[in-house]
Amino acid sequence: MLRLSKRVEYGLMALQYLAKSGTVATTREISASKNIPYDLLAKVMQSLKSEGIIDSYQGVRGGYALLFSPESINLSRVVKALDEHTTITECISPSGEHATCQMFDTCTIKEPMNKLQLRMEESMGKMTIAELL
Amino acid sequence: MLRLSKRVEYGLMALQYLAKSGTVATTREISASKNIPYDLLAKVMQSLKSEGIIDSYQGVRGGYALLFSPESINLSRVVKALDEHTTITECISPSGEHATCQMFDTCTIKEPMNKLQLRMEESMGKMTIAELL
DNA sequence: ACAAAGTAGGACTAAATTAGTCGTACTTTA
DNA sequence: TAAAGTACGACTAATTTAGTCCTACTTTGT
Repeated sequence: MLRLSKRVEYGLMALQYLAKSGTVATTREISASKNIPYDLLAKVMQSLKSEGIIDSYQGVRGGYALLFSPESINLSRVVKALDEHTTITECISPSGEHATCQMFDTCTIKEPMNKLQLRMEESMGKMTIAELL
Repeated sequence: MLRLSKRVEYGLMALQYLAKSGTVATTREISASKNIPYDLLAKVMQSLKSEGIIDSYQGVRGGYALLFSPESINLSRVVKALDEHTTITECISPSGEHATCQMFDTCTIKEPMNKLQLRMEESMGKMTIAELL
């Protein structure tokens, strides 16, 4: 499967919304506008916040807003904030926890997969929220 | 999720094996050598065959062999042969069956996702089985 | 001729992942 | 102080992927 999760889809739509509005918008507002399940979007927004992509304002006039210009938020970062599995294979772990994969010893495609991973990340890294506008 | 399926992993390992051996190899042999569940690998091989990447020989001295040089088999093709979902999102369908996606109307990221899809495919298309050797 | 070693492939079960829901607590402004 | 927000953990449901089982067909060597 090479499909983006709904979390990422929703996140991108929300970021696009924030970029377009250029100001603070609430989860409720985005959810209604884009037809995204509220609870799910709420968590997505929280993840985007804890990754430092957006900022939150609580209270009655609260909501979320972009923390950077659309040009400086790339998709690779968004995916990393929202997806569980960011790596193409199990053996490619950012933190070096290779031991997880059962086939670590017999596997003979680790290095090429690593190379591919980098290229894919590069592809995503080159695209920014600005390109969604 | 941006993770390759086991089918693809196994398929790549098998293609690497075939490329290395340069001749006919059986599913049993590859399965044992790489520690891949036999039944699953068998289906992967069948898929690779029906996609025209490898050829099969039945009977007692049978097995599978590459149909092309390793340099001319790219990963994009392998993924397409082995994965259910080849597209980054539901709305990107090779055959134009957009109607599947519930959000088709409200969705505002279709075109950029299409662009991303093409770039990812390009990344995979540039890598060949020869790079696994 | 026939048995062994293969591929071919459908149907099914189990496991893992993702999507989505629910409930409750905390925060701020009008 | 109430309304409108964010924050977040726990849970359930749905979907997808992985893996297994079983039976049939094909070819080569003896």
